[in-house]
Amino acid sequence: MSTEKSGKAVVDSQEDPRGRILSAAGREFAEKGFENTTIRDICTLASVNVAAVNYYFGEKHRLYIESVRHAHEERSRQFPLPVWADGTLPAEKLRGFVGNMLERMLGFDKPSWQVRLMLREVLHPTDACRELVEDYIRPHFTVLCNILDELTDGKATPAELRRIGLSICGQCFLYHSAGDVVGMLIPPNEIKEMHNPVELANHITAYCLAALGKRVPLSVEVS
Amino acid sequence: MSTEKSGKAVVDSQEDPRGRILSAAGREFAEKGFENTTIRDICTLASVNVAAVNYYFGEKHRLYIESVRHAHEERSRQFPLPVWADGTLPAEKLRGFVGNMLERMLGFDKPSWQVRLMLREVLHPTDACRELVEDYIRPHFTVLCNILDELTDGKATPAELRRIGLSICGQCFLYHSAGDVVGMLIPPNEIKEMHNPVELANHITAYCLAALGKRVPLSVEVS
DNA sequence: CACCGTTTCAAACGCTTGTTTGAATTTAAG
DNA sequence: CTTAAATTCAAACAAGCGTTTGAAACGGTG
Repeated sequence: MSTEKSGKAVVDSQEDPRGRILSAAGREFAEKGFENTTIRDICTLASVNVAAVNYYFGEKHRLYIESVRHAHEERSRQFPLPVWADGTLPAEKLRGFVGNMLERMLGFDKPSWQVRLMLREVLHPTDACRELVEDYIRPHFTVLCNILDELTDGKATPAELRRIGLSICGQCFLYHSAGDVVGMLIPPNEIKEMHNPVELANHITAYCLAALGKRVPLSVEVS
Repeated sequence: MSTEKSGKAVVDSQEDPRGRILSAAGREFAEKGFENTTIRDICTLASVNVAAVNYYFGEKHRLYIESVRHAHEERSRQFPLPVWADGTLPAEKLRGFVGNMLERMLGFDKPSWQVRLMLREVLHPTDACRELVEDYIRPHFTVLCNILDELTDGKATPAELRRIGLSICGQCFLYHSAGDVVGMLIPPNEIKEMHNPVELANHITAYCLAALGKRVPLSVEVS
């Protein structure tokens, strides 16, 4: 039995109060957004007094900014940019990249709070967004564009590569951010069979390869 | 000069107070979301007393549900499902459909408050979502799937058609919901040239046609 | 121990929120 | 006009919020 008093769950203890607040805040903001998260909730989760957040961070808004930064820093540290063995085919890299992105965005169970917080920031940008884009999103997006460059044998312009890259991101994005609506539009058994990172990655990759002429067209399915 | 008292703008008068509240609420909810919109703001915009919203709708949550319904009903009435002349090629229908969707989602200037409210509901579903999906989204999505069915000469299964349909929606969706981040990732001049409904519809349509083998691959651009 | 800067805490403050109230005003029918 | 229902209004209410306060508890140093 640990040291918490009430029935409420508590964030990983054995840590600095500042770190506990940052972690608790990240989880709460990821779950409920900035406005719907109360400092009292965060402090309960972190097992600290309400005044602690003002002591360490000054104000709620600053805490939010810091927790977004904390989220993508932690994420970058734990999961560095993907690399591949020298001989890997571009198509294989693409499938790997997309599968990876979908795993992060959908999770085999549920996305990590770090990813959910970052995606919330993408949907509703605040002051924390610019840094998130430069330090986390752009590097990943650049990797994707480089794969596409290889795939098209350097025949496409950077602008075209970016456009195709966005098309790929858009598809992943939909399944994350509009997942509930997708679940209403698609029959349940189809969801169960197809709606997992692996199957979706196969589809999105195939769609892209076919569009680039690196695979037979989609309407002629290969099994 | 009209009848408003303060400097605040007012929703189209010459209407039922109930209608004025519904319209004002829709605009405010679309702009700021449920939690960040205050009943007082709505009532100021509608030129009614704060008590009126409770008199007509009981509670804020009910007003929200009603205003989402109001939004998609109005939208369906003003812009019925698209239809095409008999001989129209499927590829032409697809371009028309995608262009139409992008115009609604991005707007030549800015999307209407009705669309913004609906897309907010897609991102963060509430009780109003199910009806929105069944009455508005599903009919449109079905039209898209039918076009794709024509395009593939009936060779694709319904599940495949839906998957491709979602891929198309996902791309449009990204430009709407993550527009700010896209704007940070892409060079400004590229945004200016390409980031409008017409150009994006061309790209998304071409991407799809190429993937289905109904057009030369994307990496071999046709000008 | 005595001292002092740092950290924690319960309590309260001031403000905004959704909602209610009870009286005033308008509307429509007899 | 009279009357009663429907509608509008200014004011208040209770609850929740972020933030502040001032004292208590802690921790290292001499």
